Amino acid sequence: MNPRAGQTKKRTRIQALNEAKILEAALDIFATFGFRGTTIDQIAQKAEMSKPNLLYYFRRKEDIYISVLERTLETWLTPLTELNPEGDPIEEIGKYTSLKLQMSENDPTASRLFANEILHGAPMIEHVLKGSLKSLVDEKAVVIQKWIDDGKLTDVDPYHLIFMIWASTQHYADFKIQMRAILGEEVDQPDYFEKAGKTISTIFFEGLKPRA
Amino acid sequence: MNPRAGQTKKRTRIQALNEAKILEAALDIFATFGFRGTTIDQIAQKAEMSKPNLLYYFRRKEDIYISVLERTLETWLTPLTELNPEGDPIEEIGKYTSLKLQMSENDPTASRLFANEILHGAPMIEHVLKGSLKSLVDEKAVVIQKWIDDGKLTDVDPYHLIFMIWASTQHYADFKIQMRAILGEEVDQPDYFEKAGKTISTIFFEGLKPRA
DNA sequence: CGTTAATTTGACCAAATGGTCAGGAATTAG
DNA sequence: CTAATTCCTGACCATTTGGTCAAATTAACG
Repeated sequence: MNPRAGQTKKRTRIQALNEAKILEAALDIFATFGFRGTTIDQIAQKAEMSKPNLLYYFRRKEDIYISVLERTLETWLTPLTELNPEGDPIEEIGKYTSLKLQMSENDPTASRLFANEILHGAPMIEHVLKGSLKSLVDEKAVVIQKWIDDGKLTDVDPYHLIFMIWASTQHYADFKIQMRAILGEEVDQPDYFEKAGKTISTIFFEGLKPRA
Repeated sequence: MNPRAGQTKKRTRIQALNEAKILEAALDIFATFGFRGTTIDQIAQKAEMSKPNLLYYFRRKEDIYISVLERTLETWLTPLTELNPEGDPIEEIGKYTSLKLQMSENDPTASRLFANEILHGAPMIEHVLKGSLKSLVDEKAVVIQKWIDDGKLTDVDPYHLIFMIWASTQHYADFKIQMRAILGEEVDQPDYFEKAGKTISTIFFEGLKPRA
């Protein structure tokens, strides 16, 4: 029986294996070439199977793309979840920023996949952005505002602060090619991201105006 | 004679007009759909001419794309050029940041065009990134380092500072759809970018740690 | 082992798309 | 006004690509 039909039947061993292979391959290709820039053949080749066989597991190209997006989204939202209202503001924001930067270092494809999707108008995940993402951000914005009201943080707009954290950290995944063009192979050294983290946190916490 | 041939002949009136129409239309389409996601038909339709006629002015799709990129690049590099070594550091960086943010507001397509190109590996403009962009950034990094050595700025890595300015400001063009999903139509109000600018400059200059 | 269900594939199709071309229409130069 | 040149178009082509299908192969199960 065709695995795409009713999901009442349990997944077989081969099915689980091949679906995993496909999604892994697809993440890489989609992140590099975008949805339209990716061909099913490319994914099939990278997943080491024939195109018809791949289409046996995912009936349409779009199905693969959506699966990859959904799978990655979860990982993507987790760090913000962990922003702890009870913790020390500076420490919490520091942890969050550093976690996001780590993700740009270790899993840049995920970041690029989203950047692509959003640049193209987020046709597939608009509902997620307006749903779980919005809820989560709204919730954390309240937390940050409370910290500000308590005088523990400089007065800034919580939403724009979150955007700025995303921007600064994801930039290291999405625009790495530009950075490499400017700085050369240094960007591939292990201490590059360390330096990035230091700069980002210094600016976020201390600011550019020298403190007395 | 075909306008694509030797450029010795001067451009005719119609030629100039139609080339402009094509490039304007192409910027929009390329910025939204990327190179591979864009079809010649789309551009032709937006430019209000037939596909063969469009191809009369630009022999290949790639030619249009490169023209659009080159044309936009110039505008793109200008603001950094104006960072004045003699000026006050805080003021200069403030002006630069605010200029970049304004560009994200008034001409988001340009930003998205580059984001797309870089995300996809910058196949067409790698030489520019490694050439004029790198030179310019190297030059300005020296200026910033001098300011730091003079004790006029907190000690941060100049390159990463520049990256962070790019990230924070361009984010408002490239990820506007995400922002709209979270904040709603507010992002299209005139005071939205004002608030963004305020947040960005507060963080850059003051930092999140409250000053005594 | 034998039967049933799951998996894989080569061959194939239709639509989309980048690009060509011969010739007709409009414009410009003299 | 006329000839040369530029501009424009419909028809067309080759390739790419998403997707189908019948049939062969392999794995699972009793």
